[in-house]
Amino acid sequence: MPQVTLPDRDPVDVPAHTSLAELARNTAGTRAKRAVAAWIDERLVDLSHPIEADCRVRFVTPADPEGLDVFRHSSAHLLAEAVVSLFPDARPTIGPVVDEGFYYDFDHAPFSDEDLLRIEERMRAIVAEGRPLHRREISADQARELFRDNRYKLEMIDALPAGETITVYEQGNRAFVDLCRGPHVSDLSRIKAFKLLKVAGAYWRADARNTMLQRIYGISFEQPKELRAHLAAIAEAKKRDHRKLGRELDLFSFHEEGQGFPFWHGRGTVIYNELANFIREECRRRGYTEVRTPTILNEELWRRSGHWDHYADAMYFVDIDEKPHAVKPMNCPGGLLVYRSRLHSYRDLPIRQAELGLVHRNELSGVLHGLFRVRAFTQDDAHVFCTHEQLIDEVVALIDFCQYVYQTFGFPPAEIVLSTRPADCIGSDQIWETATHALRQGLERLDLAYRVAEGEGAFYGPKIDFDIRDCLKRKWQCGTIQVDFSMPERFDLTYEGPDGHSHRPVMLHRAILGSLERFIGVLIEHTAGKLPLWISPLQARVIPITERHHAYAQEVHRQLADAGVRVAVDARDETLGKRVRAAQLEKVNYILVAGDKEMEAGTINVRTRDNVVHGAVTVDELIERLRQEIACRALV
RNA sequence: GCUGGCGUAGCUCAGUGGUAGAGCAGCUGAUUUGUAAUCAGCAGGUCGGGGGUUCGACUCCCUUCGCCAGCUCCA
Repeated sequence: MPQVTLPDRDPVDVPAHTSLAELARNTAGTRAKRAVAAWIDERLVDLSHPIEADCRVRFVTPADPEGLDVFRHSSAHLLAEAVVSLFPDARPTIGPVVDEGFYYDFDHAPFSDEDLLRIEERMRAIVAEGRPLHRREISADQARELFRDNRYKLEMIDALPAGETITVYEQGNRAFVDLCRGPHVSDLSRIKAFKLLKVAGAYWRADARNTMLQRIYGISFEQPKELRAHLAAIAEAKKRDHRKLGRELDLFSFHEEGQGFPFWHGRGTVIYNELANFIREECRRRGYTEVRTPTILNEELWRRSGHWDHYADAMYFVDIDEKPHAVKPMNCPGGLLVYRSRLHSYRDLPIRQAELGLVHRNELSGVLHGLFRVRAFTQDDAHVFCTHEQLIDEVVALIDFCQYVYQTFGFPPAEIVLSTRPADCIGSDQIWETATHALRQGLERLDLAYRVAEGEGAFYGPKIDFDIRDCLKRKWQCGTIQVDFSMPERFDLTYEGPDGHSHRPVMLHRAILGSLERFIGVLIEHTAGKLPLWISPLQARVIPITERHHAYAQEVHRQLADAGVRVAVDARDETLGKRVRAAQLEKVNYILVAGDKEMEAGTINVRTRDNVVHGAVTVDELIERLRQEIACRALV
């Protein structure tokens, strides 16, 4: 009899061919009862899988990441059955699990929102029937016969390596059969908490030249309360959408007259400037110089830099004196000309040259998205020119700079990705090795967790990316540190070494916020518009209770304004409650109420955005407190 | 760029072929307020633009512009 070992248990003997489902039934513990699949040694399999030999078994439940994937993958099959039963001419294609749920793509005319509701209803009916999911192995010929009227499945079957076992999953009485590697839950009735979220077009194999399919997105959970929590989180995310808050808080706007080009209003400009000042201040502390290079430069420069070949589609062009010019999509060529404008000694290096450069890129109209994806934005760019020996120290300093900045805003740790040498690249093996090693060393010296993306580096060098996630869990590239072997060659950059000969410096590109615009968008969503005091456009508002307190309110205003606080008086002829409410909605950090008591005592009554009334403090004390909070860029 | 959805007052939204509505915001007045909405009045729209069908179009059709979602996740 095969011997089965479960985690933390004594091995047991079971009769040959015992299924994992039977084993689960005979095993105490909720883990086995909740199982959707199981690991047999190194293989994740269905619960119907028979035990034939000695093995280790670990049941997985929807609480495990791989179990949740199985659960959602089965949910996608459930969706597919519902769709084909309601729309018999729909051809299912693929239905994978994604980060946030699952989807299934169908070749069919577009589905409406009403269709989605009907499909969901049908899914519930199928769940109520409580049908089992059966795995079956078939030959390639049988598979071709079974899916003869589905060209997508046929294409997939043909793409499978010869000799590979082909499996299909049948739902109940062959009500629906799908080509699938599995594993799956054994019973569709397990899937009780699900919701179809949206429908959208997507291309077969993600290629715009192929047929446009209809993609239905859904989410499912084992427990209804998990689904409720997820839907509530989506609703909260919608409330925090920076496009909505940007309009409500009067920060920025977009206009037909310039699609994808943000207009910064007075309040938004405060945020933008504070952010830029923060970066400038940190650059100063870290030994950078700041430069400014032109927005428009001639075509020859862009050919020389290689942007023309790799980037022309995204560039804007303009003729000046009948000579072709381009609007800069990146700052580096300008920065390189600055470096080349004089001779450099090894004693000058490293040169850290920052530029808050406004770049323009012609993004496809369909991908524009608030401040997250625009056609003109400011990069907090910098180029570091150094010797090979200085490379690691510079990389460490850059990573540290990034971490410091993200920390200042209280972002959860960014996802760090090291991208290595791609197939198509320039530079010798040795130079790639040195550079990749430097980036790796930098990350390891700071003891940071990172993911390696093999072959994802730029053609001109390896890089480290810092990705942060917005409140909808979408990932946005933020900081980047790139080693560049190409530009110093193309522009023949040199420095005089101690040996009296010319040497080629190493060049690093880096951006920390990436795009100031995008970063502000992320920050707005992250804070739900309640910005930290130092970067907040409305730091304080004085509210006199009645007309007789107006003069005192003005006096308090003057003192705060003199101390550099962004403050205003709301002396409108409205009730106190209404003006407090207005200040709350505008996310003013400090609401300062002035009435008889305050006027008499020379104090002000402090209320903060968290609905807490703190009581009266003297104006001097308040100023001191705000000064400190601003100076240390406090998060609260 | 492609596919689908949506464009009505500054904002949020009603209005399915027969004279364009509400709340908030704005303005005027009353009210002088102790911590998230005082009351009353007034004003505000070429129903995104253009074309068509119709006696008549916010409503139906075509077209165009903009916005929104998706277009990486591989049986």
